[in-house]
Amino acid sequence: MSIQESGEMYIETIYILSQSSDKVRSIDVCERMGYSKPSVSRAIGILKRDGYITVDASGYITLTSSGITAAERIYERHTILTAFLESLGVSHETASSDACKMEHIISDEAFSAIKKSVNGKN
Amino acid sequence: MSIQESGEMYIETIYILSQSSDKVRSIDVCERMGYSKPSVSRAIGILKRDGYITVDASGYITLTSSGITAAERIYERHTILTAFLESLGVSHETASSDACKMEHIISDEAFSAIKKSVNGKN
DNA sequence: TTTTTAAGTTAGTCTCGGCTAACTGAGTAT
DNA sequence: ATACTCAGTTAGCCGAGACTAACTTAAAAA
Repeated sequence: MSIQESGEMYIETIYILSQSSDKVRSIDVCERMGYSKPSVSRAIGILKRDGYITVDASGYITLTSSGITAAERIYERHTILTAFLESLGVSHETASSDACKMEHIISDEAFSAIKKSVNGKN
Repeated sequence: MSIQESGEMYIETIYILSQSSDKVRSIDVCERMGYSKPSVSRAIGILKRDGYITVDASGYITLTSSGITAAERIYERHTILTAFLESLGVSHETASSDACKMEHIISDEAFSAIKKSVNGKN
């Protein structure tokens, strides 16, 4: 099964948590996302099954190379879309929360057009 | 219950169909959206229960004033977002299909910023 | 008039992605 | 040594929003 929208959120969260602490556990994902332990436990199981993460005996989560690829893709979308909305005068709070929803649904074509526009290339 | 994302799509579809033919039935919504009759039947029941549409004895669907308000809001979002993406060089096809997803999730703040930008006000 | 077709409904299934309750098992503290 | 706490899992529920199969009913066609 291909990655779902909620899976992208979990991967992005793991990616962000990995940047500030090298030990990421399910419970950290729970706290960051505000979801219950069983919800996160199931999501982690799916990401593991689908090869996006590995989980060691101590419960520490690591992104695989395909997990990193997916995370970087979605994280870039998040940052570019946030910057883009802010450039139109949207507050940082709103820009970030809207970007969080848009990042999963926007096409590659539209995203690269927006990215070009943010980078002042048009 | 407040209107859901799928409810917005149904209302928008009824609104668009109403513009080209004054008699809109469930079956027209089925064909336009590519959904089965039972799916549309249930959605229509919910929109009726929630006061967005009325359905007469012959099965013809009419938007109520709150239905029209909701439809105009989402339809404006659709057209502005499509125009906006096209202005960045995105093809009409992609712009329209991305707009169709974005229209339901974007905040009022971000939408009005985009609208201003499309109208050349910044 | 009888049959067929078209539109809509009812009943029940499925997936996704949340949830609670309750259990396990390991590490810490008393 | 016993008890507690913390992390994670299992089992099962729920709502949203699709689906198919099968029924009803009214209009059109034969």
